[in-house]
Amino acid sequence: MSLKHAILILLESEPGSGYDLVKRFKAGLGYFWNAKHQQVYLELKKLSEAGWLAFEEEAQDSRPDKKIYRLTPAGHAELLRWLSDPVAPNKINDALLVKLYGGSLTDEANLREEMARHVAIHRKTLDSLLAIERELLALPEAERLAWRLPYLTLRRGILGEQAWLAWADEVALALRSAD
Amino acid sequence: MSLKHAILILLESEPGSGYDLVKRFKAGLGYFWNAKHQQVYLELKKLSEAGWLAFEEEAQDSRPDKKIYRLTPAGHAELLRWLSDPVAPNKINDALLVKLYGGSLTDEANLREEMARHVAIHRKTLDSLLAIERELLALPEAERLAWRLPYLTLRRGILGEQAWLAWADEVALALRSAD
DNA sequence: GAGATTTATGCAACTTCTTGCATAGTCCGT
DNA sequence: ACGGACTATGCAAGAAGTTGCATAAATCTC
Repeated sequence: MSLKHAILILLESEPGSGYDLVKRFKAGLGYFWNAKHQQVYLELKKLSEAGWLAFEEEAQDSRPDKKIYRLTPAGHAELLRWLSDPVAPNKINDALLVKLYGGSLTDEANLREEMARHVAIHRKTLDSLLAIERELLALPEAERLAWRLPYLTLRRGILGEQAWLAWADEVALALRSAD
Repeated sequence: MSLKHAILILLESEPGSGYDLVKRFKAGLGYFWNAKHQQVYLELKKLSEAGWLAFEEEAQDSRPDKKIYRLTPAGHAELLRWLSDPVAPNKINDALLVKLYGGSLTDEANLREEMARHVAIHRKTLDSLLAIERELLALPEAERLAWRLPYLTLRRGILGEQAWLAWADEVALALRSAD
């Protein structure tokens, strides 16, 4: 799995607390790696126990205390090892397609509503990805270079969402014509 | 989750054994719902205990005995209930993108190799999806109508893989130019 | 004839992820 | 002044999925 390694990557570029990480997931990596806060905290604990992370408690007045995590040398080594290892191809488990596959047991209005709900979500996702792209493209050359690789992952999101929406158009057509 | 419901859908259209189901997953649903045989057998057991499936043991000579599972009325009702329920949007957890996101810690040759490996897999998947599409389109009208909805899920696979490969071209370009 | 693949089912241990709950102060709007 | 969102962390129970192992005959391949 790679929640472990996603966390290592985020903390390598900048140390932070569990709470921070959850926010950073939402802002960037979150598009292609989802994690609830409970799981992040649990992984941080495990990664510390494994010796890949170290933390200092930072007392704050007027806010709860935090634990600031950072990579240990062992954690850094593990991250490099993981990066050089082949990644298993992605596993797809898509309930919407299961539903569509067996959709002849239900009425088409139901399927159309379901599709409409998902289209709305995907459109919103695409919009926010495009907004991030505009921001990145507006950065000065030097900074943009630093975001080269994350930018490629953003492109994956954009192309993926556009393909999804193009597919949804095909589905809409097919479901309409069969009334 | 919907392994449960994927199984119900497959058995609704035709009763069968766990072994059958695994094969049917590989042939059709498998593109968008993956399951190992162990998990399928476990789910069959649970679904029987829940009263949604019933089975008869079928003795075979020259082959191990099988259990043929079929839906009970309760199973059928549950399937209809599930179909009328909204499906949660899909969760994406893609390790390749995590790796690319943090790829600046490793050398680009490594990333290019990784991408090449995945490109080969995706191309192969696309080819086999296109082959299935050709078969479906060659069917007589009446039969083709029965496969209308599964055909839409096939289209999802095709459009998705094409978009993936288009993205891979962008990545190849970006990784080459930065040597 | 030896070795691999197919048919057929399953347990056990483990990892990963989800859901529900708990605590507790601060800041912001109305 | 009250409700709601934000900051910050975590436990516990359970569902879902993976990995490794086990059995055993039949048939296909070289």
